[in-house]
Amino acid sequence: MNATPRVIIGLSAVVVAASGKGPELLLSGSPGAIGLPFGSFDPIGHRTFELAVRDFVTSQTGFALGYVEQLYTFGDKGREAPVADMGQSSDADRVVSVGYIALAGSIDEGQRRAGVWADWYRFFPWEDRRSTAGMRALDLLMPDLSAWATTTERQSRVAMAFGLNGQSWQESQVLDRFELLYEAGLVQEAQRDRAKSRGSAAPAAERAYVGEPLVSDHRRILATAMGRLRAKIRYRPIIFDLAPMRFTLSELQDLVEALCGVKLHKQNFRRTLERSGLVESTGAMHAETGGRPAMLFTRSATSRQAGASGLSLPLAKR
Amino acid sequence: MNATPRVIIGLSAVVVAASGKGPELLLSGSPGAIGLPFGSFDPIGHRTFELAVRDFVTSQTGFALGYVEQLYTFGDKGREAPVADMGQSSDADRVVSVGYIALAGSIDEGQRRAGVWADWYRFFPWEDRRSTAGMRALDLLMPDLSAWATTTERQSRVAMAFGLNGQSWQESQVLDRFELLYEAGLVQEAQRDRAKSRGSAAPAAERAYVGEPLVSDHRRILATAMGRLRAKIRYRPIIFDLAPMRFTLSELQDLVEALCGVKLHKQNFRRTLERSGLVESTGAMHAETGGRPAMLFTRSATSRQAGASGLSLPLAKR
DNA sequence: GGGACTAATGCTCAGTTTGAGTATTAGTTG
DNA sequence: CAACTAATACTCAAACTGAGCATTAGTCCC
Repeated sequence: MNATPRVIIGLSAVVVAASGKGPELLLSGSPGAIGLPFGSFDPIGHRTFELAVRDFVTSQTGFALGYVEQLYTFGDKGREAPVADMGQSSDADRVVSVGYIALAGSIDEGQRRAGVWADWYRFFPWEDRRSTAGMRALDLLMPDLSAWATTTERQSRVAMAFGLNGQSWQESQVLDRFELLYEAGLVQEAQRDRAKSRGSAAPAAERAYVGEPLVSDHRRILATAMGRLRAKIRYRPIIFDLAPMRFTLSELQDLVEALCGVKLHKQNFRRTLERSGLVESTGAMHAETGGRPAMLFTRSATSRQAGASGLSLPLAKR
Repeated sequence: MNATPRVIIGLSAVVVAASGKGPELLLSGSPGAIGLPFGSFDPIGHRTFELAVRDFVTSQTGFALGYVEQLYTFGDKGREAPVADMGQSSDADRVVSVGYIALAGSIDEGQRRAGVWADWYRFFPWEDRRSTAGMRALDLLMPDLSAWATTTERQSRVAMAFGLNGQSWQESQVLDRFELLYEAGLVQEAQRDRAKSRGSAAPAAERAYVGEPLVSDHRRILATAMGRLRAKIRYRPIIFDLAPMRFTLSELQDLVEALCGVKLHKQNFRRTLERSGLVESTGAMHAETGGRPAMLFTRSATSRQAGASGLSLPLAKR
């Protein structure tokens, strides 16, 4: 039936843009089978992965990418589900997917409606600790997590990942938290993968607080990307690849908070930002809603240099 | 001649161990064609990349790996040279290699002689800023680099990467420096790759300060690994996967210095290390060579926890 | 035109963390 | 016992952080 199994390289891209509301994610697929933009790598036509990614994202969604960075190569057997619409792959083939992160800058309402964009917290409600909704999602998960944590080893992993008893919440441990929920069988993908290998079908969980699933292992790829972005923001000025050309410091802070899912101390954020030399004020002011008008800033020339560092995140109190 | 081109996934591993002298690298191949341990991924037999890496490194070299982490997936056409001894690949195939970093702990003189280990600074003399030899290598490179830096953009890249005029040396920018030297045509791989695509043969450079070349793009993979390790040491306690079970603080410091290629301030290194809670003293002392005996330490339990942070590197003066 | 309201900005202060040294101490060696 | 070599202890000032309180410049509403 199948001659020699082939290796197929899939490319998937986590494309993030900032809208007024926070980080938005570019998706593709049809309702019920939503996933990341995905394409397969053509060993003849494509000289590099990065070019291939820019290529298929643009042709598939119409958006051009700015900053692009390789994320991770996912090759575990059993974690991926065959992507139906690819067509050319047979069951015997091994699909390895190389994940990329891409930042598409800041988009306005028009652009947002032109593509399929979604707030990324739909897939990870517990990652948003700015809102009570996010904190509540975690509360709702806790009973099931505790039930699963039967050994002290599991308990300490849960405590570590979710910042329980004394441990602090680490916003970049997105993947650890997702993997824990996967192992505990709380996310739908876990049931799906198990059903596949055991041959039994499990009912889909209908609980909103576990987040929406994505096709294949795309939610895992997304978790990896979120974690990487949240970590990277601290040591590289990539936030400016998401922010608009000109912004007030409050807008920038909102963006960082939305990305990292935490609240920051406003005055201290300003202070470190101004000292860092990453931004410089344009003369212009911004009137917007009530309150004192704010100075508009831009990223400085030094923020574009190779070794430029990132932002510090002065967390706001409890 | 060739039907449909296949994609072949190669796995390469940067295996690092600490000997008394500093970080050592596990190599394979024959004189003149030395490279990293390399194997090809079997889509049927191997469930995950990581298992495959552990597998072929152990079978190829006899060493068992401890910590293993995926590094990067290299897929650019034209950068790789066909690896002769693989046999099964034809020219039409596209080889994509997934690089891994592995730490094999601390090895003694006997184990060191049992494998093909080499000081990694053989391949990057300019990365060692502890020794005058390393500083001299950089001095010797400078004229050629300056000659290449004809535009201000190039000049600023060089200044940034090598910490010139006012910029500080960033020990983890290993890849940036190597890529710059590659672009400037100063490392042998650049000549080799150009000769391949242009069909003309260029004479090999005989200058020791440009470092020894490796097969294919392995030196680039190695540079990526060095940079990653040097960066990671700051935010994850991986240094203990390289250090022996028990060590004096001076030994640990020597190891860190060898890894990062810089000198640290001794008293401050002790201070931050003791405060960090990453180590705890065993009661035992270590007599060794002249001078006051030193306390022997081990990594603490907390250093093994998931979120544990890394070391701070208090640089020594000028 | 003045008071209420809302954010943006300014400033202060104490507790920590760093960078750089100087000072002691505990073995070894001749 | 003196000389020598590292390991360990301490000190001090400058820089950085976490938390607030205070001031200011617009808008909105009588």
